[in-house]
Amino acid sequence: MNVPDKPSLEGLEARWGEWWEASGTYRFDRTKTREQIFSIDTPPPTASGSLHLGSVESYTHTDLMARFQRMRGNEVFYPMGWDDNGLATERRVQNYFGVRCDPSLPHDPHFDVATLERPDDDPVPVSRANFIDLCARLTAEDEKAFENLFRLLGLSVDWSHTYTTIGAASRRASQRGFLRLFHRGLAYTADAPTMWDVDFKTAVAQAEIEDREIDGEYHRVAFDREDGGDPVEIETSRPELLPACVALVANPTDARYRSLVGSTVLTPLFRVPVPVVAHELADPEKGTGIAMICTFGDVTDVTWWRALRLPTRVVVRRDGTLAPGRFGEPGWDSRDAAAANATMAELAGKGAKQARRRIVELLGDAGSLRGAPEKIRHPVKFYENGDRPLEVIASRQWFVKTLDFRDALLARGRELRWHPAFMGARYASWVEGLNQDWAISRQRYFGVPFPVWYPLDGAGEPRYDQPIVPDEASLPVDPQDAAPPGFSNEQRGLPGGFIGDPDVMDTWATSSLTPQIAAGWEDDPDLFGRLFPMDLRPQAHDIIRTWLFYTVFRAHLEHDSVPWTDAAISGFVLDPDRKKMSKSKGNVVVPTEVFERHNADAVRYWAASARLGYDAAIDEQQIKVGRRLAIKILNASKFVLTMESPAGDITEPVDLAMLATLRGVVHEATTAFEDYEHAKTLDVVERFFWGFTDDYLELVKQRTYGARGPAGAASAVGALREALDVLLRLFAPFLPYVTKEVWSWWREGSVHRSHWPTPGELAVADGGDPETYEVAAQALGAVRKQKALAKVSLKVPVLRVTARDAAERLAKLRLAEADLCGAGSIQAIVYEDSAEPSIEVELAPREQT
RNA sequence: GGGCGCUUAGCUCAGCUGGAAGAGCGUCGCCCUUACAAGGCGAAGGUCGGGGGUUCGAGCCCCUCAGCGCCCACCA
Repeated sequence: MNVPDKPSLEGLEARWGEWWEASGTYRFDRTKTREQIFSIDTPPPTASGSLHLGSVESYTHTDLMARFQRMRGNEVFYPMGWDDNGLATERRVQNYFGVRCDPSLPHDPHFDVATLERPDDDPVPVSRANFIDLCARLTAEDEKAFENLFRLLGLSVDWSHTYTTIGAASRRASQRGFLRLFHRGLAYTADAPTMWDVDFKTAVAQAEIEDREIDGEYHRVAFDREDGGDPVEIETSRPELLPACVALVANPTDARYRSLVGSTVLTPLFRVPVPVVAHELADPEKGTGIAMICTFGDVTDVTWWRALRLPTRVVVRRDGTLAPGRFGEPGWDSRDAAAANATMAELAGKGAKQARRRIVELLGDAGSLRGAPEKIRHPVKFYENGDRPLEVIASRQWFVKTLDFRDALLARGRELRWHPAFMGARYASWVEGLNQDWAISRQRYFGVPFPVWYPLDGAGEPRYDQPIVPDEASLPVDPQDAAPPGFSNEQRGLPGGFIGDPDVMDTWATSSLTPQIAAGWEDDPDLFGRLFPMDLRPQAHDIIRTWLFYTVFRAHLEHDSVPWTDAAISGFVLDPDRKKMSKSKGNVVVPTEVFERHNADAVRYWAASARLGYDAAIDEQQIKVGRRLAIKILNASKFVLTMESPAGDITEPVDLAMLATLRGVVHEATTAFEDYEHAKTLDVVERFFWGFTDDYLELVKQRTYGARGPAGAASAVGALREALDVLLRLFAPFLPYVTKEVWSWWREGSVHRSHWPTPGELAVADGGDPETYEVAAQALGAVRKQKALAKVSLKVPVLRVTARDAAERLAKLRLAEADLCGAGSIQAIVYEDSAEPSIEVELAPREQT
């Protein structure tokens, strides 16, 4: 026994953090079988910048389950990954170092970012290889900082099991996964209209798109009819796409336009003859009921373009600016090509906004505008990280067949156990709303390259229909460095030779394989067999449609199974005013600052008191409550463990009653934890604990000092230690530092490797009756209350307590009489049978104090 | 437009299969009590969003309305 005189929370993190690392408390034992293992698909945090307080919350939630499972005797596989692959990192590197990637530059082996000169403050172009080096360098620094924070938080991660999403194992798994989809015909390349971000200059997938309400204007534009009838008026918010107009469309049931269908009209300014067509997607209620179809203004245009087999006239370039006119060329008919091209010259090079402003002026001058523009607010699609609306641009991309699997993926979603259950609905609504195959290629640099080359024909043109892929054994491969099978690098770029696919994969193409990557898919089949499918995917709700969905999708395709059986979905952390935290609002609470002000157990307490699936506000008061609880555990433990412990059994009814009550708490706490209701577990344990210190400790204190002889003391101290032993283990997942500290005073090994309490181990409480504990605590509370109301010290004697209650409850109270009198300085207790329970307290007159 | 969640004390939230309204914080008051004053004890405070209904009995079940938040949607 080694109890300090003045227990304190100071320094616990450092001491036990080091001890856990040195002793390997959380090291995973890979000799265990699948049945003995609880495996967690830890979210790899984005290694760019600083961690969010929401991460602190949700990673704590995961750690609670990890610790609970470990204490239940499961071998917990709890790895850590770093998501350093992707656009977030690229952006951060660009800003941090003031560079931009220019893939046309050769690799500079002597490149040193420290000596970088930045005239005019413009980003300095660097080669792809140098850029990737910078990405790796910056993410390594971030990952170190993240690890330190997570260690401080007390995550019971096995830090020897880490991966990065740009590491060799991740690249190998991503490329292997791609190749297998490719060989099955599930991954295909196509030159097709795709959502495109004009700033990042890359394709984006449906899952990365979000709607934003922005200001716009409806312009009413008149098209002349070729037959000379009244002009046809349409409304558009994007008049700059007029040169890309390929048809007008009305609903086939719309009587106003039925006679026009099949006729030809001329686009204003450009005088391009376009047909009037009919399609049921045209909404008679919108605008004038007839719309222009452009290639491409939005995804509806794509639908119409496909369904109606319309021609293609693209005017928006990949950087978002308009192209010069090509009227007069094949496919670019115009009744006045020279004028059309002159108009285009006014617009060429301008972005959408500027081109819009100019074309409205031109339309006005030409008399084609009807009325004043109508100001509107309307939802427009944006890339989730982007600043300008997405364009729809045709380009060659890799896709994974997704739409064919909608029903199967809905079934997989039902197969999962969702915590909370209603989160399953979000998944389902996403899957039901899928409308495009997954675009997995990105025109970026810091990512996993496609393991693909294309042969060049005699004219040096790539044959995209004949992609060359490597053997799985050669992965990972970078087609920009390596030559494909049957070629040598001298043939790169030459007619008859080859080129490498320049694109990288969507970051989710890698992240969707985190269970496989962490479990050693194909690289370590033995380990994989012990871990996959995993047990738990913890994550936040904002990435259900991306990370969760894609992971389910990949496991379905590759393993014909779910990737895990349970999904635990955390909510968000809001600022103290319940507003979403965001950098632009300046209300972000930085985790490192929180840890400067509060100890780790206290922060965990706050996180643990939030349920899964519901947003929680950052509440420093609640953190302080956690700190108080931790201090209380120290002090109460000190009291329990410094009592002399004479030989003897636990025999006193009050002691047995307390333990019987605790047994019920163990049952309730365990059931809640099994149901992923960690907040409820904490609540019932904490509630019992405060009663334990306020009531039970006070009740038996005199007895522990020997007031009623050695047998009475032995019973009390025995019960106190039994309860403390159980309570420390119940608190261990929540407050790992303080429980470890107390455990070290009197127990061998780690509380975190001890077993989770069971009702069965409290068999000693079999003779106990929880109600005895309850009535005794109530009576003591009544005495305390009267003394507080009388504004006197708790030491003031009580002449008489009159307890009125049902006979059987009074009988139970009698069992605690001696302890009660000692704790309350009560001289006599009178019992009266009554149907109306009450406790009357007669204090001694003041002069007696 | 469709879906989900929420609405209980000033604040943050519990209230399990319907059985006499709860906790913490904040406020106020009291107490140096040999585990704990960077403590402890106690008090005040609620027409459980509105309106119907089922029931002996509704915070909980059903219908309906409203507000807030989120997800999804082909948004010309």
